Amino acid sequence: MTGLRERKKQQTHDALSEAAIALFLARGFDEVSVTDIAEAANVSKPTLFKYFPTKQDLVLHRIADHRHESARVVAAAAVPPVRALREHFLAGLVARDPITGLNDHPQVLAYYRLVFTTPALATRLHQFMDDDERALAAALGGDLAGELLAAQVVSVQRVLSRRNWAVVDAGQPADDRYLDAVTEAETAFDGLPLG
Amino acid sequence: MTGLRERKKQQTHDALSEAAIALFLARGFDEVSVTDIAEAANVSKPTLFKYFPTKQDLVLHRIADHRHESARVVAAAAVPPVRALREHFLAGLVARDPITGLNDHPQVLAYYRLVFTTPALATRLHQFMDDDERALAAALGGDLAGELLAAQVVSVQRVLSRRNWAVVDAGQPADDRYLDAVTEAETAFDGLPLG
DNA sequence: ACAAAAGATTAACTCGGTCAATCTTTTGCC
DNA sequence: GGCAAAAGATTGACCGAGTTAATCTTTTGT
Repeated sequence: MTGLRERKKQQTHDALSEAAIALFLARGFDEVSVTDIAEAANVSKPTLFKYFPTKQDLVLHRIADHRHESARVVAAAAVPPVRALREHFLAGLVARDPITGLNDHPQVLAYYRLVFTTPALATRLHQFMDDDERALAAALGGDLAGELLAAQVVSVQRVLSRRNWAVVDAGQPADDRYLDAVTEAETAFDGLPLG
Repeated sequence: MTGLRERKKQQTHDALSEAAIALFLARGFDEVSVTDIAEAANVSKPTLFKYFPTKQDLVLHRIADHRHESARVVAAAAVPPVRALREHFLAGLVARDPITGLNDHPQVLAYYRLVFTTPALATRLHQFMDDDERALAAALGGDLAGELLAAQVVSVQRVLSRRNWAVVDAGQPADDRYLDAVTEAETAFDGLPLG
């Protein structure tokens, strides 16, 4: 029950992820091979792929952990979906949740810079957002309106967080950006139907 | 000037694309190697990759040829952007343009079934739509409103054409689907700002 | 006809990802 | 507490996509 095995598994998982991100940040995603990472974490290559299905997931598993968050928010909400999602995003801004882009910790910025400027990572990130969209569409009912709304919500989240990240990464403190971020988020969500 | 060389190039290009699609349709995208395709077209593997940068592009170059179409429509239009895009999509429905999903030719259906049910192809298709979105955002002005509108237009196009394809692929003739397709398109575009 | 350039070919290579077989560890049972 | 069996981890060998450099063929302008 305690899981000595689980602890070792967790250790290996973390060792791989940390070694990978450190190497990627230092030398760039494409300049580091999975063999390098496996060596750095003292495991073999097949073992690495048992922990992370793709090289990209060594970086993105942190974000992937938030999978289907929008769908869950809608399912758990007592208010209309768009309103719940809007409030959830605004709460993320207040909390400086990295997923909103409004976080200026150097490590977080470097992490997102890696993700956004590496095509392979940006592509896989988009796949995750697609999953999110599908789950959200299902939570909103599988009809045309639900599909459209899901697609547009995900688009809004993506555009807003990318903009916030760009501004903060350019040097503006998150606290300075906050008010504009709120205004932009409200504008964007107001443009959605059933707002 | 006549370009005997160009003709041969075109020939090789078409031979590769047609061999690839025929093999993919017969055996599935993942069950055919690029070596198989190169052999079928009587060229070497590096030559294949000089014509098509990736295996996926052997299939998707047809769609990729329509790149930045939305941006071009907006740039060339004399009416407001959303209106121009709406009319362009409706004209596509009338013309049974495969990109709208409203085309029931067996070859077209099989082609899109291949694209939509093969993860690697769907992913690369999404990359193309991302390019489209960026170009459209630029054509609409690089500001927040432009970025949001571009993202939502691309989402609408994607959702509409996927729905049309799904219905037609399930067996409904394109002509029977037409009226619903128009209604859904109008509904979707009406939900966009500045409609 | 010929020189120069453009393109194709070959072989060898890198890298991401998978598989089958082997070995280690945990756990359920006596 | 020890032990068999199953679950899981490890390894080396392997496959396919895509690249590179050197060589060879073909087209084209003169």
